Amino acid sequence: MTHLKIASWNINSVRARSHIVERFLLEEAPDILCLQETKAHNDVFPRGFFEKLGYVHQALNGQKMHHGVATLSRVPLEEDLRHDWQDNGEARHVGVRVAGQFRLENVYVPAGGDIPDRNENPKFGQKLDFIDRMTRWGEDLREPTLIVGDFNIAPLECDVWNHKQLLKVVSHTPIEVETLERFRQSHDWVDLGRKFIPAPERCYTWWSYRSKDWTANDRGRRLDHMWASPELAPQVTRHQVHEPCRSWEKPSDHVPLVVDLAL
DNA sequence: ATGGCTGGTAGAACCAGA
Repeated sequence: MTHLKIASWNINSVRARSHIVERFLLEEAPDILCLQETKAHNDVFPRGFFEKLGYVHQALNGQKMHHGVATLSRVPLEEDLRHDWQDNGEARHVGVRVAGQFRLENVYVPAGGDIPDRNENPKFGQKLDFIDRMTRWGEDLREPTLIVGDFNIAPLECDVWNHKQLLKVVSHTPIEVETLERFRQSHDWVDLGRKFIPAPERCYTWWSYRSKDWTANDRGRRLDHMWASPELAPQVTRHQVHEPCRSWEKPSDHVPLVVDLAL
């Protein structure tokens, strides 16, 4: 029996966050770290920084300025793939196979802009189309898979600090929730967050930078997720949201998620 | 009080995040 610990974190610039990434890797020691919003082209990605910490296997999909994902691992990775589910060249996905046993898909779903209307705001349409393409991919998926990342959607009423107030706010609109639910059904994905922290228990992974004290009103949303194929889900033995990271020095606005997998 | 902040890049009275 092998155990693997896998973490996912929207880091909001990998280069601006090395102090807290190092602290997290030393304290939590995941075998694999999936980062989103690295904001670094592959040419300037801090490969050596992660190699020194033991994460010598690296699958990168970065671009200049925005977006970007990276999967850093102590165990060998095979067959890295990069899907462009938005069909516009943005770097938002990298997928690998781990230990010859399962696929690990690292995804950064587009935020979708401010206005929840695809006619007034093309970015909102691109977000929905991204998830539709991901859904078609999921329908054909035959391997045990863990898909992790920033989905930029808080699906349940208890995934936001105020359901009624956020119904018209991008990330919690009914059309986004329905679109994400169709994706979930395409492969019978198991939402590990809610398997381990059942609704309606409070569970957030993101708090805005604009509040002086993120803990004061606790206006969070659960935007980051780890979903498992139905055959893989029973092998997940633990799931954690590392909320204290939101108070670390110069934090990301998202906190890391961690699962333990018994293989 | 859902933008009050933050990072990247340029050298902005910028863009994007969500």
